[in-house]
Amino acid sequence: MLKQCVKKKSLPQRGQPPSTSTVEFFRIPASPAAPTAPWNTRLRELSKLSRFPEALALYRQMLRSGASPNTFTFPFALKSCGSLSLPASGAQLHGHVLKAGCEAEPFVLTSLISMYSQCSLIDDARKVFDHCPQSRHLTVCYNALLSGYTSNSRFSDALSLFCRMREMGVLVNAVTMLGLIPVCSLPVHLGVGMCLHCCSVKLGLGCESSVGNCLLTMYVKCGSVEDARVLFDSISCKGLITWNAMISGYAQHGLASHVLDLYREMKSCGIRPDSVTLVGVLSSCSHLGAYHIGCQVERQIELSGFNSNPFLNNALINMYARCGKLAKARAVFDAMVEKTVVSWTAIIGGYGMHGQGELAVELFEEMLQAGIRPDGAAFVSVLSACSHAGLTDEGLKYFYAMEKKYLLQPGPEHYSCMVDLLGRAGQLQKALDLIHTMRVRPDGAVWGALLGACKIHKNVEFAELAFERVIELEPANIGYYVLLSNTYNEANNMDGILRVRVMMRERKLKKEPGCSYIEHGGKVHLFLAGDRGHPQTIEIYRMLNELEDWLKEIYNLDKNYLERRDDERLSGMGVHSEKLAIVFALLNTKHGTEIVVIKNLRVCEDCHLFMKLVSKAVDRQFVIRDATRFHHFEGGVCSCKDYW
DNA sequence: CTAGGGTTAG
Repeated sequence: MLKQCVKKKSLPQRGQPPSTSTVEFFRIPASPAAPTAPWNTRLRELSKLSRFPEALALYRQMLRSGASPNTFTFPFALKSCGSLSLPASGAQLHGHVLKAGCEAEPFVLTSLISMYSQCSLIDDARKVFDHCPQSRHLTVCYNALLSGYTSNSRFSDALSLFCRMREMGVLVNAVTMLGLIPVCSLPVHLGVGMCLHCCSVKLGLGCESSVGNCLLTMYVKCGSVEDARVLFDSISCKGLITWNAMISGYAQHGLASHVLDLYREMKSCGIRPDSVTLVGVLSSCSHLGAYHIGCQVERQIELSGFNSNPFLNNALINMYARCGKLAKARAVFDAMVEKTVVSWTAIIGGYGMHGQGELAVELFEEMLQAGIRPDGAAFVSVLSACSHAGLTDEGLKYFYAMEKKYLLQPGPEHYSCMVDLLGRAGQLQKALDLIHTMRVRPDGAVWGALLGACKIHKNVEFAELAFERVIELEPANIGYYVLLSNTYNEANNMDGILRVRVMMRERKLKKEPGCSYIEHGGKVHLFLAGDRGHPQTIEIYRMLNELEDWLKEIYNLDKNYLERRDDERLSGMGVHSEKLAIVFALLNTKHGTEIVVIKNLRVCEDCHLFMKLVSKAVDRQFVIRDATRFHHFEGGVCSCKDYW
């Protein structure tokens, strides 16, 4: 019944005018004198507001009304087709352009070129360009085609067009460079990117702030953060976007403490951060576990009225989750009006990393119910949640559904989750079989996951096999040598341990230094083992010695602890970073406040003992958090529900 | 034609 109604309404009889009242209402008398200008004005407005579907509807209405589109109509209609990626409508519009005879108008010409580029029909864009002799002399046409090549990742075409442009003596402006520079956003293209940098300077465009910002981002995307920083320092008039580009650049490369330093510097220069700045800062807080700075940022978000920005809310969910505040993460998530797949991924990942696999799975199902299509990242978060919580069957179910139901090709990151899942469940052979069925080449993480499982289950045979593979792919990754060595240790295989040591020495690999840090006064204070760089170094070491002497007396510290302590000092390794951070906190925080120390690697037993005794002796609460694994050690006991 | 942004294991 419903079907019939719909059919009757939407399909008017052939040859008869549509009978809906809206069309009649807007109808303009069909005569050659029907004015075009009012339509154009409205069309331009809608296009400027990015209301493209409405703009196209208006264009159709305009045609029906009998008004004829002109030079000032087509650009906005074409832009709408391009933005919505509607190649068929775009081609139809092209027909209208030809009929109206305004293909040679520069504004129309560039709009046609960019429409085809946005619809991924870059060759059609080129045809338009070649077909019109006008375009050979117009900077805007080259610019349109250049940015078309860039957005369709046609590296060499973009460059040869640029060369041709220069040969023809066409004026190169800032927009040309902005269209061209982003083709060099892969490390392999860094050399060309540097040439473009020189080129910009030679052409007198080096002082254009937009070009500078664009180059800065190019260096970041090429993985050359140092070069980006050099450029950043050389820019004399840094605008908000310049600061944001550098801050996001550091954030994307995980240089979280650099982000926080730069953020402070930016504020002290009197630049007001906007939502883009805060996204970068929040993501760095997540990486560091810098909860208090994260909270400050949230207040700033409220003050600035950015509460409903989805990028910021997603970053907030992640920050709270990684700082162990799941309830807060959930509150932000629940308050979001428009939850994207990224929001769901963040909250699912949050529950997953804290061992709450059942909740993560429930949320994933809720997401599906809400009609959100999961992407590759969403599957990574649910699969890893399953593996941490021991939900082997659920994990397998999702892995198969991913390919069969959602038609997503699993990448190496999904396989490494699955190997982890099977491996933790003790099914090492199945995990190995799965690796052999992979259609993509397994990466280090896949073999690494198998190696990790071998350590849990003390399986030397499989561990040696996995190690051999993983080391081909990542020969300098110390973590894998340590894992193999630990596996031998669990199996009481001393020969194995020695072999790993020899291997590490031959390859000149040293265990990476641990570091610990503490948030204090809106700053992150970082300590390496034996660090002497902190301004309070002298006080810290003096107090540490006093403390240890005192602990020795009142608690009878065991001999081994003291021997190891002297060892660490004499061998040049230096005092463990946890101790430095703990003493720093004692010196600088009020009695009664909890001290949160964050560690990048596992906390050693002696430091645990030290913390426990200090906690008792001076009556202070400590939490040591492992920032890489989200283990929560409270009072020396691992409170994490995960069964790592 | 036009510079900066969120989620993902080990």
